[in-house]
Amino acid sequence: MRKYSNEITPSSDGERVEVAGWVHDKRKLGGLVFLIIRDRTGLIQITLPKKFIPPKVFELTRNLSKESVISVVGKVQKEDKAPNGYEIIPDSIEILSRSATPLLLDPTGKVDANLDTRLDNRVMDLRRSEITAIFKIRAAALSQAREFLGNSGFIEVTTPSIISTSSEGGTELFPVSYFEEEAFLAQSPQLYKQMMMGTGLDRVFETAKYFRAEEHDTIWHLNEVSAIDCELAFIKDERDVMKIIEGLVVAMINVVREKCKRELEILNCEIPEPKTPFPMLKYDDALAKLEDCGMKVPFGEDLSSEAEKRLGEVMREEGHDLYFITKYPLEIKPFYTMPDAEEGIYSNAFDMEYKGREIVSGSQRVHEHDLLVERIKEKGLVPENFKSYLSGFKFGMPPHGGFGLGIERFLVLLLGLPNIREAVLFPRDRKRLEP
RNA sequence: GCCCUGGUGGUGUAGCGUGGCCUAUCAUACGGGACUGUCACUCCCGUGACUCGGGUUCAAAUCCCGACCAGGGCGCCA
Repeated sequence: MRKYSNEITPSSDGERVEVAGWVHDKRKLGGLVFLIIRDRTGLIQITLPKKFIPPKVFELTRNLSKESVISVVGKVQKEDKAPNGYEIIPDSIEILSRSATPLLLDPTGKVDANLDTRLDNRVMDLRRSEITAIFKIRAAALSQAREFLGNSGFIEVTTPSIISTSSEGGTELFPVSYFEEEAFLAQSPQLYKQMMMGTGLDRVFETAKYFRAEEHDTIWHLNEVSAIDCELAFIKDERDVMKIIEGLVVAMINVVREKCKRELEILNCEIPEPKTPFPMLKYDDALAKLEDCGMKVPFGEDLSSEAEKRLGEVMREEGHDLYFITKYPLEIKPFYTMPDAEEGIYSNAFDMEYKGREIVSGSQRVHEHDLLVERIKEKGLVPENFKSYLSGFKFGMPPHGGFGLGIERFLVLLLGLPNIREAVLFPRDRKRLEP
């Protein structure tokens, strides 16, 4: 019986319907009151002419606070003067929940609020269509990612988030107390997904959480991140991994372009069709390009954010928003990264950049046990701490590689969001643990 | 971890440099009233704020110190 606002049209004229939602706005003109009700799909106008509706129903609107939840039963009336070409003349109104006043922020968006205030009152904030639009798009992209990976032979897995001390290194971990032992929140499922390559499942992915205890406090970093993490076996080299990424990213962008038109409109956002194939720019060539525009990055250093952005501008001028940077120096990549077959100072590691920002990082991995042990030692880590991981490599491990794609970062760049916190329902950053 | 910036009603802001004219601006929200076609309705009346602690001074929203909270950048990374 209950209908959503988008299920009613002017041609429903005369129909008796029930609608329910939040009181978005109330406009009183003496003997005529307009209630604007908001539900998941949009807004609907309830019109109350004093003369034509029961006095009790009219009286209800007197102290009906904004954002209260009500249910309305009434007759649809075609009306050119109404916002959607129709309105509802109520027979009855039931107040399901009264909202307190004053509101902590304004869901109609008439009055601005700082991000901090908005996040403190995230439930109220999420009543705004331009905020929920982000999460509808996020859901569409994620669901498409699952479908694409499923169709490409990947099996979804779930690996532990609570891990013991042994870790891939490179970032600070959050300690947790685990009965009588100390444990940590996983920085990524990296080692587990690699272990899965020794099982015969061949291709796995995980919609993973990364927990990173770095004290960064920027519009580009979070301490709890979501990612699409993949690993695939029997590859020739990292190019097989990049092929998957290209397909995945194109599928995700296109599904948003095609199925989220309304949300993109709400966000006032236009997404161009992704151009394939994504260029593969060697690290050395990236350095050369940067030097051409007066930015010298010494070999063996990772690109600074400034250099990365500059490169993004150069690539955009060449018509590319999406591209890979390949063949990073082995030195600056983690121990599990496969060295280049010909020149050992390079590696089979790459990043995928979107508008001058890194959103994917991946590589072909070392699958040979002894080399892996050697690489762990070279990185100053202790092979004994990686016992269970390493044992997977002793008894038959196919060549493999994989990547992690940051979902929030992807959304920031796709939609041009001003802050990565906008892409998470309840962000966790240096200072925020609530709500 | 390092560096920079800021904290004024429920919300968003003006004022702070050059202390006094601040009994603190404006908008919106909130309470009351008028209004039968609003759609940021309009109009009238009303309530509501200088983060906290210390200092300088005849005098502090304004200057200084500290705490707390927040925003941003770097490194690191998704």
